[in-house]
This record gives sequence, structure tokens and C-alpha cells, in this order.
Amino acid sequence: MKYVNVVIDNNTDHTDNLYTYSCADDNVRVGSKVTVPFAMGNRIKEAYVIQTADQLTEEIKGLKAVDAVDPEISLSEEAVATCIWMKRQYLCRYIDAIKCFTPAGTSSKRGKIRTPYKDATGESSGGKALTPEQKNAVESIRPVIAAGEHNVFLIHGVTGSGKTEIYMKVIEECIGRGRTAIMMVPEISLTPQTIDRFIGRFGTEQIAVLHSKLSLGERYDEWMRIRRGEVKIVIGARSAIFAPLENIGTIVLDEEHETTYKSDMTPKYDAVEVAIRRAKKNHAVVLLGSATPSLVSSYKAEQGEYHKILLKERYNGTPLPDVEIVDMREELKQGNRSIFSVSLYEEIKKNLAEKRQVILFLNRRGYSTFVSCRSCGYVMKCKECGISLTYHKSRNEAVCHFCGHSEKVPVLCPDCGGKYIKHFGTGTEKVEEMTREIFPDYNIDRLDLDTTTKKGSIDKILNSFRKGKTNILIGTQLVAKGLDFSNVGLVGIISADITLNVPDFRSAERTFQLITQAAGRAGRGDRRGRVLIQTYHPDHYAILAAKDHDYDTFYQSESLLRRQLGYPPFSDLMQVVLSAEKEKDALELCRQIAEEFIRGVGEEERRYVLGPQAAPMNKIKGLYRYQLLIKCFPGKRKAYTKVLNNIRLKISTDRNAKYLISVDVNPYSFL
DNA sequence: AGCACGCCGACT
DNA sequence: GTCGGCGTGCTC
Repeated sequence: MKYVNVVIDNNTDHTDNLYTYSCADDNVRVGSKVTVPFAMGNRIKEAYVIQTADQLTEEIKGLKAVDAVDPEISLSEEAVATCIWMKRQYLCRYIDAIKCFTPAGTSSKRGKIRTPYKDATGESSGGKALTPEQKNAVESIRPVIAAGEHNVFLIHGVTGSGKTEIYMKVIEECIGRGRTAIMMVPEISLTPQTIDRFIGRFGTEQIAVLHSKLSLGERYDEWMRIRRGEVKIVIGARSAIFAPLENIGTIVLDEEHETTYKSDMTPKYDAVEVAIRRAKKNHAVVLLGSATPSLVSSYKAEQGEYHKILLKERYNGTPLPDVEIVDMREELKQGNRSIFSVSLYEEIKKNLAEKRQVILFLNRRGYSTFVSCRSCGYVMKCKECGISLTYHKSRNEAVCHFCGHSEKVPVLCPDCGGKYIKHFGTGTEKVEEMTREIFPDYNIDRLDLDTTTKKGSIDKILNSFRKGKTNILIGTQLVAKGLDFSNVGLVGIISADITLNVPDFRSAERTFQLITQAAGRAGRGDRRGRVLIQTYHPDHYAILAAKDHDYDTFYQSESLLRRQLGYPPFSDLMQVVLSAEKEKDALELCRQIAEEFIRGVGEEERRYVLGPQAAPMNKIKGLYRYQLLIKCFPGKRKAYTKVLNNIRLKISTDRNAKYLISVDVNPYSFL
């Protein structure tokens, strides 16, 4: 007879505990899926085994027996350990974490033959010689794998430096040693080339591709294939980090800086952190690849926590594009009020005449307008937080979405005294319209969230661009992500200021990343490309560094600021959002939470609790939202999460509560 | 969440 | 007396 501690598959905080059962089946192990009788009616519930024991340490009143052990589905011990870690790390329930590791659907039965990746043509197997840089990179990783040690490598390689080839070589090395690998990409639909290359190299039999288009049945089958050990490599987006592989040797996260690796649904996990956690347990290496590593990763590399590998040269030797900054204040002075500067207009014309393609990039986060002076470029910023103030039309005030501070919009610019101080914003639709007006004889297409859902597929737009049918492609950040087209002569960044003025402490980092990534789309063939950045901030450090392809300078400036203001990577930010039907209730309870938190962690921590303040998206689905932001400095994580979790539990298990509470550790958006 | 226990008002 | 309201507490 064995005894097991299980987590019941109940969608509630009330039963987020371990329950002890006896179990007659000796096959039961940590990670087993079981069915158990639960509560008064002894209703049969699904449950997962977290611990096992041969003896009971204490008498348990009303001990029941496990009903059955599921012969098919089980988690590895490492997966269970990671679930326990996730519960602590992200303040979620056991079952939320477990659900990440289990297949959603049930078997599709039928016994039909699946086609793992239908569209895959499979690029003919590599064999291309490595550049010296690539070779060095692989050689510095190989011994770590050979020794079976854990390590994290941050591969900082310029756009087009051939990171994928390094990933494949390292994975090949792992497979050769009988181990497995996870290859993570930020968005599966935007990386068909990468997948093709992997399939071409390793073949479909030992690869599983997890993506959102799979039906529940297909997903289940794919999960079983992996769990049975038939698959050596799993490729996928965020959720693929939970692939039920054992003996993992390598986990690759391509474009590690991408925000898609952070989940915004419960559990609000960060796939980069989960990857490192799983890799540690598996004695595996992690490869974080990016042309623009996140500040957090670079900081960890600097601290010696990660091992940094630099790739300075592009694979085909084409030099990085020539980047020019266009000062839009000058354009205005010249009387040009259109969204196109003279230089950009001329440059587009020239490229079209030379039959080269043009990408126009604009990250229109439409709702968020900012307040700026058109003559001198002054932008209203919060004195406390150093981030841009957002214009609120109803209140006619500029508000800090971080600390809640607000002020009237001045009539005259406090910097230059000019009267052109206004809030404004332009979207991609407007850019498309105006481009059509100016260049009526060319094929113009748009790639953003609206067009990709409306027209059905990203593929259609990308294919027509790839074939050269589209002359000008206008888009949001989607166009900046990993498109590899050789005939792009020009990338025009319509307004770098849009991302720069987003009310978020990461706005400079994102701007630098977006410009660098967008610029990387230019000149990937044999001819050098050109990039034009239009901005009212030609002197901003993020823009200047992006122009010079100078990551180090950007990193130095930005980390200095972060250190001064106590933002990540020097702290963890914890966001607590409280929603209620009445605005007063939301504010009041948020205030109480702040006090309770401070009581829990000590009065001296009060200065690290910001708020309460109305959340930037003040009202969602009829509920008013107020938030707290807590800066959690090193060494305090455990104490903070403990107190916060108790508060969260108290509110979420209160039955007459008309409140919703959500906690997000290091959110990627503060909306 | 779901379900029982239990302590008050309205009813055959 | 006793039927049923929903506030409170527990589920191995």
C-alpha cells in the first residue's frame, strides 16, 4: 500500500491544497494522473500525484483511496518540480501550472494518419560551412554538453549573422548523445523558414511542431508522441516550453527579447525563466539568441550568470544597412506637415525605380497618445517615474500611468514657449491611405493585426511580398520580426516616437529593439540596404545607438537609468490589479491591500509600493481597475510573494466578494 | 466550486 | 411543530 499527495483538478482557489489518499496500485508515481473520490458525494475527480510515501507520518481522518491510475498520461518528476516552482514564482494554483504540462484535448482515436507539418518542404540539408564566428560559438558550447553541465549562453548576434545554424549544430550534438531539445520561436506563423530548415535537417519523424492551429485531438496525439519518446526535437512558441520531453539537452529561445515569451494569462509565466529552470533540472544548456538582447539578459551576462557569445558579422558579408535619422522638427519648420519627410519620399521613389522593395514601419499603439511640443520636441514626463504622460481627453489632463500623478496640459511649451504643444498619433491605416495617394501606380499592402485577421492569413501577405508582387509593405512590429527577404532596399520608420512615448519604463529598450530589428530587414541580399528613422527626438540615446548599431552604448545608458529608478533588472516589478463594479470599492480595497502588504513585509518597505492608482485601461468589461506596483529588490522575493499570495488568496476565496484580484510578476505591459 | 450543516422566520 | 432561507465551513 502506498500513500499519495494529490492536487485535485478543480478550477478554484478553495481546493488548491494537497490531499492524501491511499493507493493500492504500485504503479503510482510522482506525476501520475489519477482519479479520486472527492468531498461528500465522493464524486470522482481527476487529480495529479505530487508526492508519494510508503508510510503515513500522522493519522488522517477520513482517508480515502485512489480510484484509478491513468495508464496513459503522467508528468515527469521534473515537470512536477517545475509546477511547484511555478506556483511560488508566479502566484498561481498548482492546477494552473499542471495544466501547462498536460494535453488539453483527448485522443482523436480514429487512428487516422497525421501529417506532422503539412507545408514543410524541407530545405535541403545544410552542409554550409560555418563562419569562424559560428564555429567558435559552437565550439564553446560543445564541451558543456559533453560534460553534461547546465549553462546559459546569450548569443548576441547581429541580424543575419546565422544564429539558426548554430542552434542546429548544437541540437545535432545533443541528439547525437541521445538527448532531446526544445526550439522556441516567438511566433510560429512568422517563422516558417526556420521550421523548414529544421525539418530539412532533422526530418519530420523526430520533430514535433506545436502551434495554435492544431486541433485538440492533434495536440493530444502530438503530446503523446513526445511523451512516448518518439520525438527528439520540439519546435514551438511559448507553450512549447512545457513539452513532455525527458533528458533534455538543449533549450533554444530564438529572439529571446520578444515579449511573446511572457504569458499574459494565468499562469503568467515567463518562458525564458521556465526554460532555465527546466534546463537546470535536466543538466541542459540554454541558448538565448537575439540581435538585441533584453536588458535583463545582458545584465545577467554581465554578472556572469550567463555566458555571452558575440557574433559581429553577417553570414553573407553584406554590411549592416546605412541608417539615417530624419529630424521631423526641421520638416515642420520647412512647412512639411505630412507624415513623409522629403528624404523618405525621395528614398522610396528611388527604390521603387530600382525595383527594390520598401517596408514602412509604424508601431501604432493607437489608443495611447502623448503630449508633445511640435516645435522643440519636448514631451511631458512624470517627474517621479521618468516616463511619458498620457493625454486623457475626458479629464483634459496628462496622467502618469505608473504612479498616478497628473497635471494640466500647459498652453505654452514649458521648454521653448512655443504654442504647438499638442497630443497626437497616427496609425498604419492612415499611412497606407497616404502612401496610395502618393504612389498610386504601385502595389501596396499592409501587415498588422487588422489585416492578418481580416484577410485570413499572414502567409498571403508575406507570400505576395516574397514574390515581389508587393512594392511597398506597411506594417506594425509584425514586419520587424524575422522576415528574411533579400530585395528590401529601404526600411522607413515613420515615427520612432510612438514606441518611445509609451508609458512604460521599457519604452527606450523597445524602441532600440524595434529600430534595430526593423533595420535588419533591409539589405539582406547582396546589396546594402538603407534605413530612415523619422523622429522628433533625433538626439535620444536609444535612436542614436540604433543608428550606429551600437548595442553596448545603449546598454550602458539604459542600465544606468534603470539602476537609478530601481527598475528591472535591478528589481522585480509586481503588479497587483484589483477590479470591482464600483470605482470607489476598487480604489478602497486597493488601498487596504497596500496597507496589508506593508504590514506583512514591514513599514520600511512602504516606499517600494506605488499606488493605488487607476490602471491605464481604467475600465474593462464594466469593472473598474486599480493597481499597485511593487518594486521587489533582490533578496525580498520570498517574503513579498508570501504576503502577496496570502492577500490574493483571502480576496479570491471570499464568497461574497465582488472583487477580482490579479497578480503579475514582471508584466510586459502595464495595461 | 459544490454540498451539508445549522440557526432564524413563515407556514400547514 | 417543521419547511426552507442562505451564512459558514470543509473537501484527504
